[in-house]
Amino acid sequence: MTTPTPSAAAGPALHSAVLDWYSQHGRDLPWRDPDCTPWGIYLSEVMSQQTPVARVQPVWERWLQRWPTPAALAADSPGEAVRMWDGLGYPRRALRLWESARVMVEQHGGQVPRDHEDLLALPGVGAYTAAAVASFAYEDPRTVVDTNVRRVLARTVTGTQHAAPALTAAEMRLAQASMPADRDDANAWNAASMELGALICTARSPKCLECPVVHLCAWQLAGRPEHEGPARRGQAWHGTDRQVRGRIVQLLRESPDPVSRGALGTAWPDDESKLERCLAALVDDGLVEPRGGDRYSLPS
DNA sequence: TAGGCGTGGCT
DNA sequence: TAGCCAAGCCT
Repeated sequence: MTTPTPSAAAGPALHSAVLDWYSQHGRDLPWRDPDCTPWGIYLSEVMSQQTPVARVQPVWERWLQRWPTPAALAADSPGEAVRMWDGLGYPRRALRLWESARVMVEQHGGQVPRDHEDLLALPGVGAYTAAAVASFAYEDPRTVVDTNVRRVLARTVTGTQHAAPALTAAEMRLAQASMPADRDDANAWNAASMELGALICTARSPKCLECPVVHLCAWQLAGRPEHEGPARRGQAWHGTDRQVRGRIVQLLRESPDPVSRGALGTAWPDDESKLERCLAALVDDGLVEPRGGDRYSLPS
């Protein structure tokens, strides 16, 4: 089966403009420090999945201070990882981080693996994170495709306001075809195109007046056409299982000791069956551990 | 492959 | 104000 080549891709002019912009305007994030370890970079990538940088940074500092290596984290309890996760959201990421630290100790000599396939095999690591760690920690220029890159390419190359709701094969091919040939440029492009999407080419109100590539942006040249097709539906929140789960885990995070079933009931007083279902699901997920005596805690 | 999975800041 | 949105992953 043949894979069609994209009719257009980011070229040298786009590359150099974005790379120049990044060298001047890229944020001075601690995990971009040349002395940052692969473990520090790995932590930053997982924490940043669906969570803004501003909230990640203080938690990242605390994690790295307490657990400077994969072995240090693996030697602690998964519950402590969930507790230290604080309010970053999606606490299963903390659990998978702990599990992946154990895999690093048992299978990779206590190091973040270099090999792309080994990275992809870690729990909680998908296509984006594997490529990002390979590129940013080990200068292995994999194609990094996150929501920022997708939006930047959708606008500058494809000429549409938004990328598709979910990553498509065509987008992946476009991103691969858009990588600079030079290895160092490719790694810098991965960071720079993400950064442009995060700071300038934003989803809601893009700062086109400040954009370094506004003069060659396909969406701009087409007159900034409005998004066509069905409106993207946001996630429901109030009254969902996720809200209830969040409250239960928050109660357990804030308590140094196991919490009684009765006390957990305050997480959702109006619907006992919903609370019971969410608690059971959390236990099933490994985020909550029954301790006997009708008490519960984070996993030990 | 569409939907579940947290949290909080911004407009 | 009430959505919208944020460096995704997993099933």
